[in-house]
Amino acid sequence: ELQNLRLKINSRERKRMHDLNSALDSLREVMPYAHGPSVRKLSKIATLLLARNYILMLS
DNA sequence: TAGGCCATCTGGTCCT
DNA sequence: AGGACCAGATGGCCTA
Repeated sequence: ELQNLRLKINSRERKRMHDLNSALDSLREVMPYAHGPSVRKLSKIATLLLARNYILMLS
């Protein structure tokens, strides 16, 4: 029972992180850098830092 | 092999 | 009470 609760909580947290990651993916899609199947995508931190710089550029 | 990045689990805290 | 959010710990994978 308590085991089941734990599994439920873990599963929710997993979903939350997946949602976060897909938001990050959608951010990558509009970032000004080379996409493509051949190049590896930006890391999370790199995405955020690049996004920040980009916003700064725009202002 | 060390360092960077990541996914997952977990317990704590805050919100509904 | 139950869910959302958060941060720390841990272990796997990959690259210089």
